[in-house]
Amino acid sequence: MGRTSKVGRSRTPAADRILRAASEMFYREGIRAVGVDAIAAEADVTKKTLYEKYGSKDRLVAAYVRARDERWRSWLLGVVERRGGTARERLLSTFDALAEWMERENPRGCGFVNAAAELPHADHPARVVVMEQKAWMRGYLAELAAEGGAENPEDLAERLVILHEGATVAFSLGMAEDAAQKARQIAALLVADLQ
Amino acid sequence: MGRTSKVGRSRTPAADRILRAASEMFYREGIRAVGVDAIAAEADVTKKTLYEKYGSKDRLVAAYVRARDERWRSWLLGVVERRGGTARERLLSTFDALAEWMERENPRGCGFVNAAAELPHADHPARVVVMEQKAWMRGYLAELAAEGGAENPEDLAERLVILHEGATVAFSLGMAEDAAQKARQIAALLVADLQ
DNA sequence: TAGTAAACATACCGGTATGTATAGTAACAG
DNA sequence: CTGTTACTATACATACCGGTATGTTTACTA
Repeated sequence: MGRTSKVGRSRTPAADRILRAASEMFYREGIRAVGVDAIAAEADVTKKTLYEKYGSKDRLVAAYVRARDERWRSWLLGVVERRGGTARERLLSTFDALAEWMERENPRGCGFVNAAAELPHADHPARVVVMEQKAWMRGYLAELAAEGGAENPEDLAERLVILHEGATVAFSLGMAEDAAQKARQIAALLVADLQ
Repeated sequence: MGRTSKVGRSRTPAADRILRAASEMFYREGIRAVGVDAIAAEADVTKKTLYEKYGSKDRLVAAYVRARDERWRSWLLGVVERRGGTARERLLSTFDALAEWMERENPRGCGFVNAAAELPHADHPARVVVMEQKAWMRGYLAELAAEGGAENPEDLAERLVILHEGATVAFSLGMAEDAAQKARQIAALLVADLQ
């Protein structure tokens, strides 16, 4: 009977519109820049409904980060799976997934990094999700690295994470042309040992 | 007789305290999370004085970014100059400068990236400064790359920028141990051609 | 057809945001 | 001793913030 007792049930249409509107606005304008009134208006919903569905702005922000994470993961895994190949090739495919993702969904940089910038406190529910997301990404790359027979999979994963994050920032602040492509080429140097 | 007519004169003690307090608070808590009242209180100054010195919060934010940029540049150039060596060695020294900077002044990641996350609008005075800062960094690395005889200095600079930004994000979100050190090692691979 | 869930409309709360106004004080330079 | 600079103190204007209250409508379904 907790306040999250609806977990598992499908979201109502209104709850869906709220999350969609919030996600778009939080990412584009920044979290603190967007008020709940504006979200409710954009979702064509009353504030009452918003608070019945999400409880508080902080929890809505957490839901936004979680939803974005789900979209990114399924996109990433989809691309990597579709391309297939050896573990080495799949490690490099993550940069192809990143390249397309950035063009289509990431003009303002990494939504998780941006959220962390606005939410410094470690116990904020959304920041917890961000940290989990970043840990997952590192773990995923480490798995692929291990599968590819890397001498030190964790170490390789950390280096690839640096390239992922760097490409994202460089892209969004206009510091590099084809940032993901360049990051991929550098990654290829690191991964070459695995062959 | 514009509103910035005092440029060139030395800052008053109060103006100095305001900028110092604002810098610390903006970086630690986020820009939108910090109100002008709190800054004035922390600087032991009245709001009136704050507005006489900086005109608006937006201009104070721009001053914060500018001051941070100045500190970073002088730290970076100082380290690179002190270490000396060939252009190749100086390119790698930028990662040593980054490593120490992060330990001492950057626990919350890149202040410029964080500011850009909170200020999406291209014409915000502080965002303009951020973009200049990032362009300068890229240009500085390109200069060193050219001096080192790189085949394509701009291209090399962009790859090094990716490593700088990636190391910063990975460090601040706990994704990599010794991120700057790892980035430096990768950079060494890229720079090896210059020898 | 009665009951229930999901949503509606509207108005309000205390608090805080940026920015301004009025009036006064301390130090110093001509 | 007069004027200027740099500040203090306090109060105000206006708008928006997250969050809540009361009551109504719509649509499905048992």
